[in-house]
Amino acid sequence: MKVALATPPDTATLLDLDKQLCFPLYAASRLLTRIYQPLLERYGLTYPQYIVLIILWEKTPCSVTEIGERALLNSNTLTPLLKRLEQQGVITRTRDSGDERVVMIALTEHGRALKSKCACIPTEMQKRLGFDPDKAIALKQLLDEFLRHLRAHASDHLA
Amino acid sequence: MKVALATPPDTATLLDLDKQLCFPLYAASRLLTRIYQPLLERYGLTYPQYIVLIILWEKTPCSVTEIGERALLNSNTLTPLLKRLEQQGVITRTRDSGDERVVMIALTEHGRALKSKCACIPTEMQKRLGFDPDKAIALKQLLDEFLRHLRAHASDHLA
DNA sequence: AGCGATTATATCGCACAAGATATAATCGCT
DNA sequence: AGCGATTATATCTTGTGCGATATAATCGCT
Repeated sequence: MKVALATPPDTATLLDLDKQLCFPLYAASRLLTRIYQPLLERYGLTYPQYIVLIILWEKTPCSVTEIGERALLNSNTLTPLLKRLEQQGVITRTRDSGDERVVMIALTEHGRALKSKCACIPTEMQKRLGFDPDKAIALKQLLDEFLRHLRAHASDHLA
Repeated sequence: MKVALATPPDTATLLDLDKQLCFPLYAASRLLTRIYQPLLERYGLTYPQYIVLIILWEKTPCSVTEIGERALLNSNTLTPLLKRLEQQGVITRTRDSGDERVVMIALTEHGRALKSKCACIPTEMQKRLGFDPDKAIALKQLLDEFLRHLRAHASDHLA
């Protein structure tokens, strides 16, 4: 029963914007970051800087490589970002005495203090966003799984 | 029955990286774009340029504003990007004779021809990615809904 | 017709991203 | 011990993103 001949599953159709998986990911990531921005700029932070701080609030000090593995960023992005955080007095950068290649990043007192100031951000974001919490949890679970898959894919393609 | 006192639902806990919704979105978007890159660079395209072309392949010509509404980008990002596409001979930029404020973007012959060359990209990406198609569909549906929500949120906060 | 408000695009400045390459320190093997 | 390979960061370049502002064209209202 060839009833669908009028609109064949043309390969070209797959190129429509609303067929893409990557586009809503790309767009949603940017739009969500825009909502973070007004909350973060109170403390002079950008979103990537906030991510780095979250990593350091969990464990300090960290090497640049450790931060990079967690945030999925390389030194070409991290080095300038960390220098800016150092300028702002949020972190310190020190060469590891055991291995002089390594730069250890540690929170300053100010950096540590920012944690309690930022503590309200997740709740505040949830409130501002007003997205159904059940759906948000489902989305997060799928995204986490997808990210695990992408991480594995990325490490495959280093060799 | 206060049994959970040992690990109270501390606000600080919400600041852990694996509690964030935005981070997997941000990271997955970047990792996925990295997988697109080798496919796109054959045609000298970046991922945002590819998005703009997808929009134009669906409808040409388009005004800069129309493209911006679809791609969720403003002229500060689009103008330079479109100038680069123009340099590469993929599009043309012409002032609208009816309304001199508007710049109309149209595909060139080369730009049109790129569509058939890029037709294999969605399928090729799916193959390279190797992510469970059912989960990909579920993820896309949730992401689309989330993006609709974010769009509505964004337009609310213009006033 | 005239003029303030709106709209479309452009420009500027700063901060990511990420590929390519450089540099210095450490490791591993003989 | 010595030296080529690996590792950790840094640097350079190009291309976004985006807030803020500029500029020119059009609209709306009297």
